Amino acid sequence: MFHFELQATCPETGARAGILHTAHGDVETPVFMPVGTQATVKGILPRDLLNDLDARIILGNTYHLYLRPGPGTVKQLGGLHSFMAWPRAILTDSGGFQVFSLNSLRKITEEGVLFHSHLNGDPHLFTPESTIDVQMALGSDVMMVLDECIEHPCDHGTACRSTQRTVRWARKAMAHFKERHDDGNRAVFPIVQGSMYGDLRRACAEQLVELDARGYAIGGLSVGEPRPLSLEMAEITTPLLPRDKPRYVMGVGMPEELPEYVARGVDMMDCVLPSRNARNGCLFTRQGKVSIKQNQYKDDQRPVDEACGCYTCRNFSRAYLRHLFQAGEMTFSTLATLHNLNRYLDIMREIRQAILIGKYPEYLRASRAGQ
RNA sequence: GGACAGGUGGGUGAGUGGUUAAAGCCAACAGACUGUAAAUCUGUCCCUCCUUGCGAGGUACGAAGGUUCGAAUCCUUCCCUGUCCA
Repeated sequence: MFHFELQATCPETGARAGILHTAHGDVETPVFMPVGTQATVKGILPRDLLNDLDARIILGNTYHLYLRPGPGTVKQLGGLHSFMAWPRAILTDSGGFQVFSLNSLRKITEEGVLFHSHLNGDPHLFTPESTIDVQMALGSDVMMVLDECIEHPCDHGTACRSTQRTVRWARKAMAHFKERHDDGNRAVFPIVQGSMYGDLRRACAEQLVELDARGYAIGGLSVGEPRPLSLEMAEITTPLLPRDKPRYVMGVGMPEELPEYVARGVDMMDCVLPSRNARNGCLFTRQGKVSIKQNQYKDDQRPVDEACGCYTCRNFSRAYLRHLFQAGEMTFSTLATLHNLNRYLDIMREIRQAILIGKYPEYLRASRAGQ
């Protein structure tokens, strides 16, 4: 049975520690979920994700996998877990974010999103119901409702209409799921939208809570707004969400932002930053960002992060990593991604530990002081 | 020795009389990246100066001369490289 077990709550901040029980294993929260859009976390093997990083849950994307290879193919091959050899939990995004990022290729109607494939221009329609069907075919453990990720800035009226549609879509998706698919082993998360308007966020959250979902997401953040505003939106939303359900902020954040979201009652996060920035030569360390391509690392014998225990830091110098980057070697991407994801997961493990032993306020203060 | 072809900024390689300090690509250097249309994208990339501007000078297309108002582009000589023939 899919359920969330709340283990500890920080009395001072809103931070919580818990366990998300899924059909594909337990996920200790707060958790960071590596993004594996096309049934692979770019640059890294599932084996390393499993053994080296001990990731418990990763993301897949409905939009991408629907277009290629297609849900039928994935289902025929035993579902996403079997297809990509990932035995642990998988959360699938609905394609709502692509509605936002592929805005030149789509048209939104009440029925759903009419869009053209970025691969070959073929027209497709995503509806709240169809995206659930696709995610079921993929075999997802945590499915996301189809939502509209609103661009920023957005006027109140437009944001309001869009958010109301997202709520209607969430109702349809949930109803469809309960009617056709729900066996208690997986979850569908509605997504709170509302742009940067507190009243819209609140109204949206309140309406979505009525759906009695197994978890809730906060979407539409980190779309170009100032950082403090993102946190503010999370902060006004989480108290309205059920205490006993996991809360997932979609698409965040920088390493130093993770503790901030947790302090506001967030249990789950995902972001492409650790993997994408890794490929682009940006490595996250306890001392901040290291742009490994810089000339200053040319002869640097030190590991990327002296305090890091990852395979990359245990075995390779900055000079070597820089060399691989400059040479365009794909091994660089692998080593860099391994390190960055390890950094993110380490942060989350530290956070969780701090909450469990009742020291989260201290952890948060130290984290802020380190910036 | 002879016949062709050719020598352009770190590398390639456009450019055959005038918005050319010289396209594009690569390298180098710096920056960006937040539910991944990303192994991507942006900027800088001869020197000096400043009031940092589609600014002002100075150098520059193998070398030296020449033609011309004006030459990387045309002419002469020289040097060098490649291919072929002796």
